[in-house]
Amino acid sequence: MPEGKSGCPINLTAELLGDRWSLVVLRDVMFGGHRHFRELLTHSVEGIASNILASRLSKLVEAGLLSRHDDPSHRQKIDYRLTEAAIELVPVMAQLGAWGSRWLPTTPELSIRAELLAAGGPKMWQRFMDELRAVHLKGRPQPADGVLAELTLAYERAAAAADRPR
Amino acid sequence: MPEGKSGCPINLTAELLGDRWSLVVLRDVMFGGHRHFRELLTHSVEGIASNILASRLSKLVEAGLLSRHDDPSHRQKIDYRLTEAAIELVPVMAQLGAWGSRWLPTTPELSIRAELLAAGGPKMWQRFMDELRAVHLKGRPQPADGVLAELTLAYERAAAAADRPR
DNA sequence: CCAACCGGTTGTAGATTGCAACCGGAATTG
DNA sequence: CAATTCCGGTTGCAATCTACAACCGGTTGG
Repeated sequence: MPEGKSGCPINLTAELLGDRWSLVVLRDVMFGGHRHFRELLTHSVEGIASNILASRLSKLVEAGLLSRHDDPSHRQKIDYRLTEAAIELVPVMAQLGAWGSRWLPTTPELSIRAELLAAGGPKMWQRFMDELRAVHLKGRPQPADGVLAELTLAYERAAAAADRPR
Repeated sequence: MPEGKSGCPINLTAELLGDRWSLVVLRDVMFGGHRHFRELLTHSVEGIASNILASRLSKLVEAGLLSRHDDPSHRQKIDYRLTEAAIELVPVMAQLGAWGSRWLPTTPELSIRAELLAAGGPKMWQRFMDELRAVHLKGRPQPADGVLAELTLAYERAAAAADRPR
């Protein structure tokens, strides 16, 4: 039996991801390329607390959205990777990001990636998902000319422009 | 200054809708056609508590996703209507519902609407949004041949089939 | 040997959620 | 007219969850 209150897809999704941090953690793994605990903790723009991050990571692993792998470079390092289920959240993230930049008081440099991804449409989402599959499911290195690189470049340019205004 | 921790669209959306009930309430107004407090309270499949419903409704009103209107049929009755911002959540809901039915243990009769809406694609989402605008923004009566009627019919058939199995 | 880094845990205070009982005014019923 | 039902909530309380800071044992590189 499902642990949920009802078998409605929106309700079950709200039970799983409907909290302050789950989506933000997934965003950082998906778009930020952060895959280790310390990296997620210190590079987080919003300043997540370590205990919350730990509890979210284990919840997402248990839910099958992240998987844990040993990192060959360091015996204690854990490599969190997106699963296929999480990768298929890309269209959700894209629509969510598009809605957020339309209706909420976002900062330009932090919303440019969402706007590019939304503008790219389903074609770009598919390319991005294929790229995430190669990196997170097959362990391939991050391509330098992929969708993520493109989004990151746009973000860095916007951030530099925001730092040095006028 | 925005009240949020960061101006990232995903973060701001998580701050606004990232809780157990906001999406569920919006779903019931959007797809269930429930627009009064008691209706939302008693028809809720998940059994939301009245204080939580009250707090979510006022939060959503303050956030500009719902608007309050007097109901001519009863002086105490309040008509909660979707705003344009909430109506533009339709693509988010569609992708979210599609993801939920793919990856979570949904019940067939409760996921059929999500599957139909996902299968209908952006064209159907636009038709649905236009219909919601007519009803919620312009106060037109609910059309008997619209997208909502179609989804509701499919749900009722599936529910009847689930009640009387084999 | 030592400092920095690894993924977390612990303790505590405050906020949020879930549940049940209850409220005064408005409409319906007999 | 009186009693009942319906209206959108509120109140009190216990349990859970969140936020913040301090801390932990093991690992690695210099």
